[in-house]
Formats: sequence, structure tokens, C-alpha cells
Amino acid sequence: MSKVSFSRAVPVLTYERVVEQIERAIVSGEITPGQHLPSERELMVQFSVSRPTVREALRVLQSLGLIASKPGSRSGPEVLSMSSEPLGRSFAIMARIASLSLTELVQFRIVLESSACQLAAVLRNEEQLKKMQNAVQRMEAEVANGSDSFNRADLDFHASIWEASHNDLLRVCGQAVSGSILNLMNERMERSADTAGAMRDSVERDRAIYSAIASGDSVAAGDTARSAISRYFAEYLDEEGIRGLKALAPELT
Amino acid sequence: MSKVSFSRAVPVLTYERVVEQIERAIVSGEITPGQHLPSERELMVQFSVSRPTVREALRVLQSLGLIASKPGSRSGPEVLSMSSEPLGRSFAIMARIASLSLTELVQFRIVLESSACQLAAVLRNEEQLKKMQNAVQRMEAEVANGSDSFNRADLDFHASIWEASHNDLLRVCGQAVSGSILNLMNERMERSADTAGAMRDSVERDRAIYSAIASGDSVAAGDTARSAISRYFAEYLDEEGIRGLKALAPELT
DNA sequence: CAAGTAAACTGGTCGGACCAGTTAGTTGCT
DNA sequence: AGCAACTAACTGGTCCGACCAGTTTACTTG
Repeated sequence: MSKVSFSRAVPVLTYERVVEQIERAIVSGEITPGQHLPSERELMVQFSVSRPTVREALRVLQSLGLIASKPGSRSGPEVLSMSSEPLGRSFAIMARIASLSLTELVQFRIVLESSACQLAAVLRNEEQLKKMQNAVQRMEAEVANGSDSFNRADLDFHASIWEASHNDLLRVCGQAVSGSILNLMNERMERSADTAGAMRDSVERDRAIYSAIASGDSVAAGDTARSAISRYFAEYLDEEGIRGLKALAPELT
Repeated sequence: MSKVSFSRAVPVLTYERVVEQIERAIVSGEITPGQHLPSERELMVQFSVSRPTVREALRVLQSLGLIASKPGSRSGPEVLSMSSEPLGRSFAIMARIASLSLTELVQFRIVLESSACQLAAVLRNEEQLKKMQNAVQRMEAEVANGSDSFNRADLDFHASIWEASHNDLLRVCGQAVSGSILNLMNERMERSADTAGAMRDSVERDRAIYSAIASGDSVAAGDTARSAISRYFAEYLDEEGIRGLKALAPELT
């Protein structure tokens, strides 16, 4: 009684097979970032397909963030190293199209960012700690100078946390979802933030997170970050969202 | 002293502008999933570009998971509803190309899966609970019947947890990273699992997680999942990975 | 009126062509 | 001989026109 499981008999498109072959060559390390693919005209003879087909395949690979084409370049399309851009784009699309609720986004961010703080508390080095401290101080100084430079300092602070977590996956996803939340909130409501009071609250929260990370207490860092973010977003969530939040951050009660 | 900030003067590619316009129309809800775009020949007159240009744009949108083209369809490319596939693809690519370490992947999975368990403990309904129980029982029954059907039951169990978390973002990312871990481990080492003993351990772990979720205790559910996954992967991680794990799962000590 | 067929579409692929930009090799000048 | 300017070759971006195989629609025919 051998269980045979047939797979969908999908028609094979020519350009897809070109994509497959090149993608395999890249992810397998056969071609490494920085190297160059053959030119389109060279590829069309190697694959025995027409140039439009080659170009459609290259466009797909480009939208996956795997390669970049530059006209005039004598050396053909360049193989890129990782970039968070296509992932961020997917996140943004999902957030907007996929009926992804603000609740889900906020929960996701809480999970990622508090975990990053836990990791950072243990893995951060002096240089990264210095960056965080510097960013917090700049936030403090910029409270009076309008929201633009303040927000930049705020972003720098969070970026240094991601960096200190030593986990690129956390960083990329966290930053992507943070951006999506900003977009979603910007279009849903007037940003009630940007007032001096809200800025001072932000500084206080970030300072608390910084202290916990600096002390090396991962539990405290996680708890502080969790409750800070939770409290910040709680007012925007519905009842079920609040219940979920309490499950993620029991220390809120 | 007004701060002007110039943006990169990127040359505007024709097909990119077509992508932009269609993408905007889709994410803004102007065209909803299930509806159809005009045919390629119709699009080329609307955009005043040639068909190759239209096709390159459609290929990009297709690789983003936004549309699907089917030859012969009288109604043009269909606008799709969300799918996790492009996101999963991005994850897989990042995992393999981006020098993403197993440590990072495992940390990420622990964070997502334990959080899903916390949420599921509070938000799960009876039907989802039933699914989990059913899956665990099937795992138990299939221990003797080879790894194939056992793994299927295992996957079903985790899938029902994701479902019960009521957070699609967690689910998509969690499943994507789980797949990447499997791939990475499969090619790095012989799968030492699949033995009856390893299967029984899995059953025991999943049963513990199930009990915690069923009891509605989110803290216990999170702790159980965290330590279960951590213990499972600990042997594969390096020293820094272990330190990070301890930061994420203090109850391990 | 029903069944079958033919015409009018669809997307997939191909070949050839032109343009603007970059680059490398060559030429010409000092 | 060394260096600068120029030219020719090649790159990707865009376009045109054409053909094929498949599906859908509408018409013709029994």
C-alpha cells in the first residue's frame, strides 16, 4: 500500500524555467553576490530562448531582490547580496491588501521588538550601547525642535536595538512591520502624537528600555519593551486585540 | 536654515511606472481581489506602451503575488487575494542567501511559535482545540507507521496552533521560517530524527503544549513551547546562539 | 431548438530593430 | 614614451509585428 501523491500538473512556462535555473544558481552559491550574470543576449543563447523571455525572467529575479540590471554595464546583471527591501514590500502589501488588522500588526511588532530587547540585553557590546545612549540623548534634546529630527533620533534608537540583537531576521521583519504600522495609522487617523507631551513620554519609555538593556537583565528588558509598546498602542485596539495583548504581556494585567 | 533632503535621482523605467499604477490601484482597493485587469493588448493602449513593457510589469506583479495570468482567459489577469507564498519565498531566499545563521532562524521561530501559543491559549475556540487534540492523537497512532504520515500529523498540529492564534502575520512568518529551518537542516546533516524515540519525544512535547493551551494559561503555554523548541534545537547551535536562547527563554536556565 | 462548429479573442513566445548610455580599445597628440 | 581624446563595440530599455495554442463566445447547421 504505497501512498502515491500526485502534484498539481502545472503547465511549465518557459520564462519560469529560466527563473528557476538562475535562482538555483544564486541560492546554491554557484554565483555569489557581487558577481555578474551573462548579458541578456548571452543568456538567450545559453537558454535557447528569445530575449523577451530572458527579460521577463530577469524582471522576476529583480523583483525578488536577487539581481540588478544597469544599462550600459559591460558585465551584465549583478547578483545582489541580501536586502530587506523585497521582504518589506511583501509585508506592506500584505498589510494593506490582506485585511491584516492593526491588532495583528501591533501584536507582531510587540513580539519582535521585545524579543530583540531580550537578545540585546545579553548580546549588546559597548559600541551599540553607546549608540543607544546617544540616540536617547538626541531625542531629549530635539523635543523642542519639532517632530522631524525627533523622529529621526527615535528611529536611530530602535535601529541600534535591532543591531544589538544580532539577528537580521528580527531586524528586517521588525522594521518592515513598524513601517506598515506607521502607514496604516497615518491614513486612518490624524497623528495625535508629535506633541511635546507625547514626545516626552516616548523619551521616558525609550530611556527605560535602554536602562534595562544596559543592565544586561534580559527579562527586565523584554518586560519593559512589551509594556511600553502595549500601552502605546492599546487605545487603538479592539476588545479582542486587548485580550491578545494581555496574553502576550501578562505583566500588564 | 530649512533642511532640504534630496532623494536618489533614480531613472524612471517605463515598466516600473506601469507596475506602480497597477499596484496602487490594487492596494488602494480600487480593484478588489477576484476582479480582472484589462487584457495585455488593452493595457498597452491605456498606458501607451508596447506589449513587452506591459508584460514585464505584469510579471513583476505576478511575482509579488498580486495577480495571476491564465492563457485563454477572456477576462484578463485576475487580481488575487493575499497569499503567503511570495512572503515565504522571500524568507526562503533570505535564509539561504543572506548568510542567515541557523541561530537566527531558530531564535525567530521560538519567538513566533511561543507567542502564537500564548495567543492561542486565550483566543482558541472549541473547534480549533479539537483539531489540535485530533492531530496529537494521530501523531501518537502514526509513530509506528513511518515518518511520512507522522510528519503530516505534526504539521497539522502546528497549523492548528497558528490558526488559533488569530494572527495571520504570525502564521505566515512562522510557517515560512519553519520550512527554511527544515531545508537548512536537511542539507546540513543527516536527519537524525525519524526514529521512534524522537517521534515519541515530539508527541510528548506537543501534548504538553496542547494541555497548556487547553487550560487557557497563556504564560504556561508560552513557557512550554519556548522550552520545548529550545531544547529541541539547542544541540545545533553555537555558544552565542545558546546565550541568545537563554535570553529568550529564561525559564531554561 | 439543440448540438456542434468556427471565429474572435486570450496569453506565451519569437525575431528583428532602434536608441541612449557605458566601456574598452585605439588613435593621435605632446 | 606617456597621456589624453576619440571611436567602436556592447549593454540594457523599448518598440513593432508576427505566430501559436488554448479558451470562450456566438453563430450556423442539422
